[in-house]
Amino acid sequence: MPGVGRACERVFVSSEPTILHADLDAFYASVEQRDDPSLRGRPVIVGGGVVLACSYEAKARGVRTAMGGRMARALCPDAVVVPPRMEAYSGASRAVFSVFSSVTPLVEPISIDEAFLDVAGLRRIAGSPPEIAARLRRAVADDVGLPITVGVAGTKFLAKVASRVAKPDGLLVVPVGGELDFLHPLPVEVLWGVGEVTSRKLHGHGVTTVGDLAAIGGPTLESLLGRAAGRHLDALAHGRDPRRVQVGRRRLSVGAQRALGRDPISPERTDAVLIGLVERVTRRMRRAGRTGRTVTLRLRFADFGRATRSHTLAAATDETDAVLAAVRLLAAAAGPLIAERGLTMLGVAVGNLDDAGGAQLELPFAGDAHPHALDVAVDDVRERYGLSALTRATLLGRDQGLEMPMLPE
DNA sequence: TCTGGGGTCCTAGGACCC
DNA sequence: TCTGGGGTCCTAGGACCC
Repeated sequence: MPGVGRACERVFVSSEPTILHADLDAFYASVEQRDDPSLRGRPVIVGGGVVLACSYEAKARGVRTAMGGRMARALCPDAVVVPPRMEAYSGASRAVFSVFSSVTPLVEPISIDEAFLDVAGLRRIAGSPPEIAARLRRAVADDVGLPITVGVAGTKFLAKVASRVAKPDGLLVVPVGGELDFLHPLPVEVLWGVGEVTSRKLHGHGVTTVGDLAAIGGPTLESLLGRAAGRHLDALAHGRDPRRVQVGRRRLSVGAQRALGRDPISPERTDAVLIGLVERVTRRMRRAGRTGRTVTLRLRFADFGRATRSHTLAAATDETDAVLAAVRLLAAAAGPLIAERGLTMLGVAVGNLDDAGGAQLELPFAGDAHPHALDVAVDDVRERYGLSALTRATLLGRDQGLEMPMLPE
């Protein structure tokens, strides 16, 4: 019965996990160990005042990202502390993303060291998703010299959890049908959207594992956490996550901030810092070809409280003077607040971003893709830009680069 | 141990318009 | 006369993520 085999094969193929979450291990610290062999095998901390990243040798001693430098050194006195080299990290990131793009055009960057890849439809030319994932890990190790962990699953969220569980330098596949067995024993903190506050609330209601959370039900969760968060977590806990891998997502805001220390700060110095921040932000906007309308001033105070003040301009701009004028108005209005609470951080962000210089369509990739992957990408672009008439040919005729979110300069 | 810089998304009230 | 509902935009704050 030849038909039976074919049918079975089709079912298997359509239900295999095809989303990869690729996540570099201890990224900044791994770049440092790659570039300086004397650091290999030793605890490495990147950053001085706070820990920006640390090697697994340092993690084993209890050092964590965002920890104060003093505590980190207390936990791990023999750690090598190195200043961050952002240029080296962006270079390494670009090299890794170029490996990603050689695997599939359907790459969604999440941050400087992390991305989702959709490998559906690549079986005939590239093998099964686990094979692709294994090859991807080897390529990143061989070509860029960095360890990377890959999670493979049927949804983005599960792929992400899989990579987290498999770290460091691992590969984990969550088989279709085995999602809940994998997910339910894990602590609720693996869910995207459960941070400190939500975690405390959930623990207060006896919820410590994803399975516990799945059992209490959507309505209870919504009353506890609000509508959006409740629904979101209920869906994730049941393995439901319909989000597709999105190519060419654009940034929604551009910002810069600067810590000021705890000493009182003069109005002149405040203004000088604001000028510097606005220049940095608008320069990055011009380089990215973006303009924006909503200017936000972010403040942090000596008591660790925060405040924001924002103003929306009549027209989008990328000009330093226009943004600076708005920022100065906001800062003047916030003057009493600043005088009262003591300023320790200043930030400027521009949101409501538009494309500068007219409607330039951002297409996801050059036209050398596998046909099936291309169709998926065409659908994606159609949906996102509302272009029902867009065809593969249109897409193939265009050539442009992917704008990577959150890459430092 | 009190700490960096870059982001995203959600909520909620008020203004304003139809 | 003072009473409806719905939608969008703006502003501010909070939680969360890497």
